[in-house]
Amino acid sequence: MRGPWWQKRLYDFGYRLTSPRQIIINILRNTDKHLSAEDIYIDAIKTNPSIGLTTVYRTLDLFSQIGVVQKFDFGEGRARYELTNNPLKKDHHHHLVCVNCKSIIDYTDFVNEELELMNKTEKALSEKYQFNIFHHTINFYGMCSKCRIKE
Amino acid sequence: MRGPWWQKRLYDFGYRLTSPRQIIINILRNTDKHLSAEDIYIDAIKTNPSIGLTTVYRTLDLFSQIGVVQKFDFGEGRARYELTNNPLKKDHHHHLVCVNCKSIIDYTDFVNEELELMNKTEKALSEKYQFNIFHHTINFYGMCSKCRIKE
DNA sequence: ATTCTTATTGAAAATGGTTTTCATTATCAA
DNA sequence: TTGATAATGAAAACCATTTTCAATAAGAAT
Repeated sequence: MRGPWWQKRLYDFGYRLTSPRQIIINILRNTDKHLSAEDIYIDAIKTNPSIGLTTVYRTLDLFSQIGVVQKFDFGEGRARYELTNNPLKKDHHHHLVCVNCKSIIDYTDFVNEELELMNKTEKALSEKYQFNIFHHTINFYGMCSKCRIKE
Repeated sequence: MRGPWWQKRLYDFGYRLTSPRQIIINILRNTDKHLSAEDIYIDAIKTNPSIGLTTVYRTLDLFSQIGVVQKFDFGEGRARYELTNNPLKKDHHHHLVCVNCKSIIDYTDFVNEELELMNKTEKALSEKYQFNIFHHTINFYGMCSKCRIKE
């Protein structure tokens, strides 16, 4: 079996490799932003105008189920997606969200300490609550410099 | 000026104290759950059947703007709300979310260590990115024991 | 290569949480 | 008590996401 890791992942779960799926992966591989389904759709139709928004939603949903992308909700009323193992992105990172303009900054400050604590916490929680933990998110909410000046 | 802290908060921001706002606060004060707007609406009309769902949304939005409630998005397609300083709740806590049944557990394990790290991180981030940070969230996502058995 | 099974797709319609509109009502300062 | 205006409720609008369904395409079997 050859091809990139996400392709293996698809086949392992019994899914097929299709053109829309390739295109969506490529879009996510080539950005360091947090794209919404619509962002991805608008980009995708540049490559293949026949792709439907429905397919974008379905693909992102599938990808997040098999761990190829991670879905985020920063409270804007729309989901945003990041490719797992994106070569353009910091490896383990978290988010700083402006509650005003919704801009998002990835940060990695104190990640080592953070990971140590999270691993410990994760272990404690999974035993205490019999939870099988997959991942965690940390978000800081505040106001960015631009928005502070304007107000 | 007398009355509870959230009432002061309302007046400080120039808002009025109304019956729907009282009722919604009382609902939030008397639960340790994470209620959705609809949950609150259903409870509110027991006290006053004329309250509209619109008002519930508006009130929750107002309250989260002035810091009386905190709005959460656990990725279910609906927001959930917690009263700030809820006497029935653990003070500083975070969430453990079942990706399957969406049940939510509040946890406080290692909060002291966590707060220490978060304060340090917050300080670093606000300087580095000129962000004015208001609060942070930590979510663990996984599968609860019930859901693991069923699958 | 060709056929066959069935996963996948795209378009349109439906869904469902949340917002907006607007005329009416209620709060509270004067 | 009154006046200014903040707040409300009902209905309609909004908008991200899902569902439906008939057509298409991927890849296994032949």
